[in-house]
Amino acid sequence: MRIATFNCNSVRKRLPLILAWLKENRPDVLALQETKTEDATFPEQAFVEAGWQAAYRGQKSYNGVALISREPAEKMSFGLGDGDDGESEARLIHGRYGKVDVVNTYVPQGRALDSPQFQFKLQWLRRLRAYFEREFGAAGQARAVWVGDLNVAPEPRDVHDSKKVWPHVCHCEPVIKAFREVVDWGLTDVFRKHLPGDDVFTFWDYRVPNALPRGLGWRIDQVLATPEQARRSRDCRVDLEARRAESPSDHTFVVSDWDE
DNA sequence: ATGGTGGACAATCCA
Repeated sequence: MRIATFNCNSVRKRLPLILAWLKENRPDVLALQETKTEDATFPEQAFVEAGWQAAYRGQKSYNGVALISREPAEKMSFGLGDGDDGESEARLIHGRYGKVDVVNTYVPQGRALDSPQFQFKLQWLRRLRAYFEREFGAAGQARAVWVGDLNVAPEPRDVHDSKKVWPHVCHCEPVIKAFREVVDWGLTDVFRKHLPGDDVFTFWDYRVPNALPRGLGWRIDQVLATPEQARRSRDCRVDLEARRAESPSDHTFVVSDWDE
């Protein structure tokens, strides 16, 4: 089984790139973030015509998540399930494909360390830990994969220059602590299990000139899994090809491969 | 010096 994740930065703008990538790579599930469109304008028909299933939840201009899959999901849900905050349904989509639960999140970026949005981010990660506990109970009993744009670079190797960017909303003590508390529920970093090296990144800021060739990236798109699922992980790779497309996202695809 | 680019969507907001 292959599960991919991609912050597409507008599913409508990136539709040709995504369809070409799907045709070339044929994953079982592709998790998208920042689709940036309301459900009424999500290009579902284009995916269906190409032979894919699409589940999605979005809002105008911001956020938005989707799961594109070869087979229909057995279950599908949206949001953290702890009350409507106006955006979390466009930040978490959870589908079940066979025995595997795929939780796809676009974690709030946090804006600035002294902003209310940063407090919302910390709280969001605490709510997510509670979500996992409610949905699955103990991690040891579950077969779940958490993917998405997590907007957290938890280790120094996850940033091109940790000391230079510290403290950043994606790379600072409180956010790493909140992220660790989610991971401590019982998740394994499957990305790092297969890609332990430095300079393995998934995001290069549009605003930094030539960030990709200069190696000025971040690893904020991630793949984690519960123990029963993590022991089935075969491989994880970052697809840099998609960054060579005509109008690339500032993120790229991360692909994970799993035994049944 | 408080940038830069690229989305959505129509003046800015967000990353």
